[in-house]
Amino acid sequence: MAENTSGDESLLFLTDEQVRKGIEAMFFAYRGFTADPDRILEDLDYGRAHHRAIHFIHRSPGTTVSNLLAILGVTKQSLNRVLRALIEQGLVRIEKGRVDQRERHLYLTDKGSTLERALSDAQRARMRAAYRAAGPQAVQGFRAVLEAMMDPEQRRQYQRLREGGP
Amino acid sequence: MAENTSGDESLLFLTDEQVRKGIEAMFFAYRGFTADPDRILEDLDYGRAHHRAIHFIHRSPGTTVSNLLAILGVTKQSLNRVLRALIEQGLVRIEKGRVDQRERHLYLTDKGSTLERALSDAQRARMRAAYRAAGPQAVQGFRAVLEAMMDPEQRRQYQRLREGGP
DNA sequence: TTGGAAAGTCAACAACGCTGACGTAAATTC
DNA sequence: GAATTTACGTCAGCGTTGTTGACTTTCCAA
Repeated sequence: MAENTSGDESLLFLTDEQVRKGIEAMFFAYRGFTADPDRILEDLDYGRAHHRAIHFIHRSPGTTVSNLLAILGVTKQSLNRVLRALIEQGLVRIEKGRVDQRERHLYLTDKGSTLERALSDAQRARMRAAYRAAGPQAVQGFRAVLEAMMDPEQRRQYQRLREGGP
Repeated sequence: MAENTSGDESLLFLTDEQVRKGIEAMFFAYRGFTADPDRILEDLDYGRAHHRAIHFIHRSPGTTVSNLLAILGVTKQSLNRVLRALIEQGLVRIEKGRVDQRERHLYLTDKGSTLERALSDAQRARMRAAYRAAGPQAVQGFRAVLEAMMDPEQRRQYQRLREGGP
């Protein structure tokens, strides 16, 4: 890890090669990031799409289908296929909107919550270990760069979720 | 790495919710990370798999098929489909090994290099902007956390690339 | 009451993963 | 020199997850 430099020049003189390493780090790290949940899901015949739906329903209980569509950035046909499987298998339940009855509000069932817990325990364990290995300052930098890397619309979604905590 | 102890509570007291935000940041940022190359590839009827192959062939000219398999972590059938398209369309050329003639060494053609340049210019521009927005210290933290998040095998691959060659 | 938003569905398709089986050429081992 | 292993290519088939397009049902709101 030793090819830099004394201090702040590292920003001004970031070579293409150095930036490229950041790109490769994203590529390899994302594989690690998804590896543990993937192993759990495999046994249950679910995939990442199911994981993402479960994650964000857990995160925002009662969210609507269209809200979930906006967060996940997929088509409703694609989401619907996933959601149907989760509902049929009793992980997610639906509640018709009381104010606007066209809307479907989504909730995890107990069974769904159990899976969510297993998935996020695994993923958080790795994230936590990485944080610990890298140190507290690194964590802030990590989040700052990721946030800056998002599209404005994605950042908006992200920050909406963030509200309610540091 | 800066493992400073004067702010360590932030590590010790990281709540599940705080770690979860890191997870969501990865999710949203990865979308941004791939968005620009995806737009370019779309017009050319290529996908991310082609991008990855092109990236690593550029990175390690003359690399073999089996080396590329190890880096990308896919099956040879999957890689072969991608590679065949790239060769047919004149972006990649193959050279039989001179020492070991079973090996196929892979190189970008001029046409391939042109596309590689376009793709990585786009991706680097975003990465560079994120770095600039987040600041030099953040960049180090970003890389440190990502590296710690990788599987050991992935980290090995990553570090082999960092050392300036195959 | 009618226009349009929200949700759901059917059909078809593409990218890109996977497994399994088989073939060929070259290197290595016995 | 024969047998085995390695590196690569290919055929066939399948699953997940994304896409468009077209259509219906339900329901709010003007």
